[in-house]
Parts: sequence; structure tokens; C-alpha cells
Amino acid sequence: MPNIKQIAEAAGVSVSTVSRVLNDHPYVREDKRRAVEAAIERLQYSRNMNAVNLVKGATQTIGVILPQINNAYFSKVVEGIGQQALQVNYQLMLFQTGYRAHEERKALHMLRDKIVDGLIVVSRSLSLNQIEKYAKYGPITLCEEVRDRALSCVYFDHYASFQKALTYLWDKGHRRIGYTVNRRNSASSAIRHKAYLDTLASLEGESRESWIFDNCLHLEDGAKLLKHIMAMDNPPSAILITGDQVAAGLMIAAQNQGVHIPEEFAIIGLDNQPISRLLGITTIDNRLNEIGAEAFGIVYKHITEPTGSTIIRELGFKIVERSSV
Amino acid sequence: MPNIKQIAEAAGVSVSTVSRVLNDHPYVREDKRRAVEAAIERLQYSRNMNAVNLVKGATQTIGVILPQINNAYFSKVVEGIGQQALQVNYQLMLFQTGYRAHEERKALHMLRDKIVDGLIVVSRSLSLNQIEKYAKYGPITLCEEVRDRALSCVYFDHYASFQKALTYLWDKGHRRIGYTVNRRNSASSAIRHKAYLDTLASLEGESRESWIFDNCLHLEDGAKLLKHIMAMDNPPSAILITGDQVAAGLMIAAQNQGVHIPEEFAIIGLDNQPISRLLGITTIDNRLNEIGAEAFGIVYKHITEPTGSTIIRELGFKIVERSSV
DNA sequence: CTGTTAGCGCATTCAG
DNA sequence: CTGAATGCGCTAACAG
Repeated sequence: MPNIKQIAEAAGVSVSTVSRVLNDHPYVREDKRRAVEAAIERLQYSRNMNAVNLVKGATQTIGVILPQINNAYFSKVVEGIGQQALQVNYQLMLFQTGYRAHEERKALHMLRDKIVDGLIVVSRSLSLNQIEKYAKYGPITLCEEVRDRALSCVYFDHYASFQKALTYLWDKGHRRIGYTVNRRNSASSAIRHKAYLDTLASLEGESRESWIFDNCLHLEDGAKLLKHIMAMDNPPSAILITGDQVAAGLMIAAQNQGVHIPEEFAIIGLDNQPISRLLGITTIDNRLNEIGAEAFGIVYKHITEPTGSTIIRELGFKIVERSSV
Repeated sequence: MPNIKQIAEAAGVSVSTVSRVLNDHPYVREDKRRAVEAAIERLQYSRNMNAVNLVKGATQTIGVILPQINNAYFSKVVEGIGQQALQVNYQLMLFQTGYRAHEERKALHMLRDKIVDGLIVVSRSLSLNQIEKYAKYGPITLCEEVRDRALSCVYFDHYASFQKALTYLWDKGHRRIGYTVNRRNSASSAIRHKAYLDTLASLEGESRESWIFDNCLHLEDGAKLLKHIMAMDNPPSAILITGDQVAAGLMIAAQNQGVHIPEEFAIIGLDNQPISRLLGITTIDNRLNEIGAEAFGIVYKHITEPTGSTIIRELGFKIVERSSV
């Protein structure tokens, strides 16, 4: 594997001239340029990007922290990130953490160690304090609402969406309304719970601990959920399911078992995944692709125009009415 | 951001000593080690991995070429890759190509330019000749059968699985059997088509061009497929659907429209995705996770024990009988 | 327009 | 056990 020096010799020029043609600089005489290109071709030269990265202090790569790839929600966000990255020739390095603090920290170290120029945190288990410590090493953007910290973010408003969806159900006549979450102790769950309590209080409706269902992330969890609900003494008449995979799992299980939705109880999903359309599930479109795209845009902006000031972006949402309510 | 030299000064030792403690070398006097560690802590030092990569000529990163992340099939493979990578502290760099030759080539360049130590090609559009050209830069492993080339691979046997599934349908009494593919002009499609013709010929059954359905990849494609089939003059009585997402889409659409499966026609899926279980779809378990895991194992082996000899690994499969046939 | 040269930050012989 | 010195491959002043 030849290096730039050997190309220079072969072409009868200096290394800087080679470097110039490599980087498309102007001011290189045409015959020399051609000589260099010929030498590159002949010796099968390719540049060692590690050296470039070292001297430039950047890698054109950004890291993505997420619990798992094989999941409709996360993949949709990552897809959005990837599409933007493509536009500006950046690479994506994925850190599948499984919500293990150790793995999340390893990803943070990649920023510190200059393996990546920036970081997007799609979902996390580490505390904001822990994450903020690494902000000095490079831009970090979270896909959740974060304020008054050295961290940027893009998010959709969990509170408002819950409020709107709950009110929607209320207006349809439901008085026993529950909801599901992925992890009860996550940041978004706290917001949602508050929205749940607040909204029902303002509607003078009832909220119940037993109408809140934890650990709902995958398709199969939806099937389990149905079973659980059918066995309840006083089940909710409507459920806000925070994830269309779960909603779909419940819906399919319901069809299998002859449970009629929305007659027996209503559901609203979240994420507007393709499957919800097929199953006629009313859902909330939270623009996951755009969240990813925006997240990338933000770290990219931080990299290219370092200002120090943090960026906070809220994305809208809308209820997609179908036939599960 | 301090460098190793400043740490050396602060600790009153030489850079080599610092480097030694950084790399856990033996033969460092305890007090010096502690002095170095203290300096590192105090100055908030972190190593610039680009320099390490440069001098070591490796990055502990492998690249993954795939058309898109947001897809149940590909994510499952990537998940498998990621799990193995984790074990040995390697990073994953994802290249979402959308089957664009240009993007695939860019990923190949990453290998040539030493950004990644190896490459896994989950699915491609570039020719094997094109890909093989880059084998000299580092190990490349494909997730499909490849022989007599400087490329390793891990695959499940499309031919045998088709043969088995077709025979299974035949034995259940079906005489008009069709199948779907994602891209008709892909490598695996050629194999499958041969298996289709061969198997039906040996069974003395009929094969028909109109029973072969192209462009079936996503959930929605399944719904379209159903529509298409219901409008056919002489529809197949059974379809081998190469992807559970498509099978699921068809199944759900069938339920919506009151089409009974398997009474009106039977289907067999592929990939054994969670959704096929929920929907009672008979499917072929092709161990996608393991394919990813094996693929990583192979490139890793090439990196750690360079032998030059190529590795070819075939993984078994089995039919998971449920109720769609 | 071109070449010389000084780093980028670190690992690693090679002498002690 | 330790330090000095060399080089990894490339970019970017700087001086012509």
C-alpha cells in the first residue's frame, strides 16, 4: 500500500502537489495533475483517512446511541438520521446499547476520543448529568426535551400529545382511560404521567394506577396486554398505546380472539407506522423520520458553525383518525 | 485538550511511560503509574484514537452495507452483527445504500481508505466482480452464497428452502404454486427461480410466470399483492412469500376483506419474524440473527488470524408450521 | 503554481 | 524498568 510520498516520487512532484490534487485544490498545473493521477492509478494508491483525520481533527462521522436497531421506532429515527447524513457525506456509527449504562458510556467515550465528531442520543438510560459531562468534547443532541443544559435536542411534545389524545377519547365518550409505556422510569414516562393526571383532573375524570401498563415495547407485548386487560375486573374502556407495534400486536390478538375493537374498548397508537394503517388503528403521527433528520441537522450545524449556543427544536404532531376508537 | 506529551511533563515521566500505562503494559513502577494516572485525571486527558489508528493501521470498526435500516429483515441481521461486535469491542459503521451503486461503492472505499477494518455486505446491487476488487484492502463477507472468489460468506440455502417449501405445499395438495421476490434481478432471485422450476418439474407440476410476483418487500406490498391475486383469472392456490412482512401485510388485508387463508389460498412466509407467529403464518426460520453473528465472526477471524483462505458457511433452516397452509 | 518543512498524537524499537 | 528517537501518512503554512 503506497503512501503519498511514493506517489510524489513516481509522479516527479512533491507531496504537497499530490495532496493538492487529492483535495481538489486549484492552482495545480494541468500536466502535473495528470502525472499525479496517473501515478495514483498505476500504484493503486488510496489515502489513509486515519492520517487525514488526525491532522484535521475530525472524522466526518457521527455516533448514534440507541437501545436496539431491530425495532420499528428506532429504525425509523435512524433512517431519518441516515438520509441527512448522506446529503453531506457523513458516516453513521451505531451504538446498540440495550439501555446498558456501560455501553452508553462507551459511546460517549467515542466522542471524547475523537472517533466521532458528534453524537445523537435517540434513547438513553444514563442521566442527563452524566451525558452533559461529555458536551465539552463535541455536540450532543438528544431526541427528547432537554432544557437549560449544554445539550441540544429535538422532540415532539409528549405532554401535548397525551393531552390531545386523552381529550379526543374523552370526547368520544370514554371515561375509563388508560395508557401504556415502554419503561415506567424513563424521562418521557414522567411527562406522560403528569399529562395523564393533569388532563383527567381538568376533565374531572378518573385516573387509575391499574390502567397504566408498563413494559410495552414490542408486538408481543400487545398480545400480552390484551390478555391482561381481558382478565381485569374494571378494565379501561380506552387505551393510549405509546407505540404502534404494541397497538398492532393487541389488535391482531384481538381479532384472533374475537374481541371487537373499538366496541369492547378503544385504542390509539403512536408513531404512525405502516402497520397501523393496515390495521385501521387511530394513531398519533409524531414524525419520527423528521426527528432523526432534525437531530442530524442540529449536530451538523454545531460542527460546521460552532456557536456554543444550544438548539432546541420542537416538532408538531397530529392525530390520524382511523377506526380503532 | 491535552496530549500525551503534556501528561508526560505533568507526571514527570517520558511519553513512552505514559503510553505504557495507557496500554496496560507491565513493567511500569507503581509510583510512576500512579503519577501518570493522576495527571490524566487532573488534566482530563483522553487519547486521540485517530493517532492510535494511524500508527496501528486499524480502527476496530467494521462496516455494514445494507439497503436500509428500517426494515425487519435487515435490522434482524444487523442486530446479530452488533451483538457479536460488542463481545470483542468492535464498532459498527452502517452504510444505508438504498441499493444505489454509488453509495455501495462509497462503503467499499471506506475499507480501502482504512476507515473500517472489514466489511459485511448484507445485500447489494453491485456485481461480485466490483466487490471482489476491494478484497485486497481487507476482509469482506457477504450474506449470500459466493464461491470461488476472494470473498467469504455466510448464507442460508435459498435453493433447498424453496425446494422444501414447494414440496411441502405440493404434499398438502396444492398444484398451482407461486412465489414472491423483493427484486427479480437479484442474485438470490435467480437461485430461487431455478429452484422453483426444478422442483415443480421434478414433481411434474406446472410453473407459471404470472404466479411470480416481483417487488414484494414491505408490509404494504402484501396488501397490494392480495388485491392483485384476487383479480387474477387463474390465481395460484398457494404462494411462497419470501418475507414475513409481506406475508403479514397480505394476511391482514385478507382478514380485512374477508378472504380466508388458507381456505382460499395458502401462504408460507420467510424469516420467522414475531408478527408471523401472531398471525399464525407458517414460515421458514432462516436464522437471520445468526447470519449476522456469523458474518461478524468471519470478518473478525480474518482480521485476527489473517490466513488468506476464504470462509464459506451455510446455515440450516426449518419450516415453522402454523396455520396459513 | 510548487516544494520544504513542521507538526497532528501516539506506539514502539533500541539503548540503557 | 525507562527515556530518546523514529515513524505512521497526511495537511498546511511558508517561502519561493
